[in-house]
Amino acid sequence: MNSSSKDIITDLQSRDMVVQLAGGDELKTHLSEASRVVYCGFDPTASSLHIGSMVPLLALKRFQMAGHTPIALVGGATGMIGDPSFKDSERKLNSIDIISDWVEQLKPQLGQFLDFDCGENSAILVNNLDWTKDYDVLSFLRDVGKHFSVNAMIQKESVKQRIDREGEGISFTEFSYMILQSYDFAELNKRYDCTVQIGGSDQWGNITGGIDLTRRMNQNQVYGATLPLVTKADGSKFGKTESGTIWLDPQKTSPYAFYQFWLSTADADVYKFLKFFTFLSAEQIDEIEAADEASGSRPEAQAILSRQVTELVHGEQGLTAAMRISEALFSGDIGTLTSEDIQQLELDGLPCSEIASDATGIVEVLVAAELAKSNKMAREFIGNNAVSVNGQLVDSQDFQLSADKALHGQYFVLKRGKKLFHLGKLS
RNA sequence: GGAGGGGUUCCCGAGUGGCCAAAGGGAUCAGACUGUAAAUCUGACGCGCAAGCUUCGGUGGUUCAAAUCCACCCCCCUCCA
Repeated sequence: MNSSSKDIITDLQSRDMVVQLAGGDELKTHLSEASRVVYCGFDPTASSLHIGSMVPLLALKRFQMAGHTPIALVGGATGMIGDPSFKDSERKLNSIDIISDWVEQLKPQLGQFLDFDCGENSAILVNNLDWTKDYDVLSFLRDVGKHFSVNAMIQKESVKQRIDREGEGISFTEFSYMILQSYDFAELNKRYDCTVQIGGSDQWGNITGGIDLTRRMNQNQVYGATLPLVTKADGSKFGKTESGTIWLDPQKTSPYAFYQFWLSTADADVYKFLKFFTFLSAEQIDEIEAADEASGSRPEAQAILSRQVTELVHGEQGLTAAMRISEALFSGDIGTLTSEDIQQLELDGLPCSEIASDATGIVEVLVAAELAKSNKMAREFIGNNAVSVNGQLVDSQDFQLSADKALHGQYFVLKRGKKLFHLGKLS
């Protein structure tokens, strides 16, 4: 590997993935000269990472591919405090049991994208609880706290709204978060000679805090870079759908739902997402964009994006299953599916439930399948011609899912709206 | 500890005795149009087929009638000490 390929920053910049650099050209030189150690932290705020975390996580992978050593840090300690950066209100603390459970669930997810067995630059997984849990308060305040100026801390943009804004405040606990994260950087610098921290652009304040602290405690110059927070052109929140957050855990978001999420990306966002979420080169992505523009018809980019990302997260099998379901539901004739096809769909992760033989009215089935949240809604959907069963539009609220209408005597493919499906099985 | 300002349906935010299931905006959902896109338009948006029922931090009370008045309690914010 030649030295210039280690200058990952230029590569990231070509993908529009660098928001701020602490150190600027010096950082580029630093990375070009040798294999460095780079870290990014992930706090346990849920039992799984969601797709928003993929940008920094994949960035770590990009650093590794460029020859650097990535450290994925799971925030067993910081997760107990809660990062106030750009949050508009104080959050509830989660119990220690829950957090430690989440930490354990996050570890394999963080590991899945990185290579832990590739010789010199094998990835490292750490938990910041390891170096904080036995640190006593007085020592911490004397050794670490003394390096921080409250005057400077309250100037940080990330907490400004919490300090200035009428109606909201910030607890000392959350305010201290920055100190903990800064200490992580100093500690990793000491333990692993880690010299670069990356994170979302909301982490700028915490990263620069760590740079300052490392210089003061270890007399070492370290660097940082922030990545964009993913936004959508229409201003709505990225990573959420009607059914909630898109998680990486297949138990929480099926590969099929995951695939569908990417497939429905807006044109205005899709090329940007290809840059953020795939390993296709910037040139390849530009080519796709040019080809789509030239074709004048439906773009190919969404299909490429959804395949790339689904395979990355759920593997080849997950992708195949997701595509199989999508094919059956959106382009096939549902009525012609074989019994084996349907069983496969169930295995592939199509939402599925049993229909009791004494509860086959369409309204109650829709509610039971969670395709409608109340009887009233179910009736409204039927009235809007938004419901179909086995490909047939339901035009009456009295429709019965009786055995004689079932596919192969027991299956009903329920559809509500344009893209919400559920498999009902007569019991 | 003192003074003041708040807690309304998913979110923001009106409402200060009946006309309030509660304005307006956002989000969300459905339909039309499309490309399983965006934009736009239409409709829905506490529960119930309906009669009606349950909501406005909590608990009691006043009243024919309360989100609106009273008492106590809980929580948040600002300033003072």
